[in-house]
Amino acid sequence: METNEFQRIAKALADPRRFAILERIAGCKELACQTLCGEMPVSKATLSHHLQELETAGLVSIRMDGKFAHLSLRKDVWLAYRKELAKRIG
Amino acid sequence: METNEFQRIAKALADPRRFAILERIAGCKELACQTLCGEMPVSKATLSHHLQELETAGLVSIRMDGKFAHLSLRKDVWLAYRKELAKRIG
DNA sequence: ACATCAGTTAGATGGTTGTCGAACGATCGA
DNA sequence: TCGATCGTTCGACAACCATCTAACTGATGT
Repeated sequence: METNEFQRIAKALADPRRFAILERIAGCKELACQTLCGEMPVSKATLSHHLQELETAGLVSIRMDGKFAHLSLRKDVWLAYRKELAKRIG
Repeated sequence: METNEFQRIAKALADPRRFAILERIAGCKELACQTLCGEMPVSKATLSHHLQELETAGLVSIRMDGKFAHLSLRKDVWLAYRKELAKRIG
């Protein structure tokens, strides 16, 4: 895994709210963005921002269905990250 | 693992320099602070700050020998963190 | 006792970022 | 076509943070 991607993921995981979002997404196969909007106490703008961070980091993929967004965890990237942690630290 | 500790660790890992420091420490049983000082392109103050962050997060333990500090990875905490990642996300 | 060295603390600063409201673009139903 | 809804983008702001220099504390050797 490239150091750049690795660092972007580490940063993405560092914010509590963002991690909560990721955790929520990881909890099911695919999650409707609206559902998140209803559960997280943040504005649409902030949520959108966090989702883009997660997508840029490669952790989440966003599928657009008409005007609805559906989020899902990219498990391959996630596992690669965990593997890299083990490789670099122990 | 408590959420508080978990988040502190995540934050500690998010900064590239701090992660590099942790990586260096993890590379040997115990590392002299002076060695780090000689290898990392940061001031003593900054290094001290990062080490305190890592210690507060529980990732690193600092042993004082006279006026010399020796750093070591707390492997139990590290493994607990990796385990928690797997538990929370997958 | 004194100079020196290792690490900490204080204070300042510039950059990053999480957050919001508001304006916008796109899509859908009526 | 028109209004409503979903998500993005913009501009702004406050809080946080990595970093530095300088001053400090404590230990060591002479």
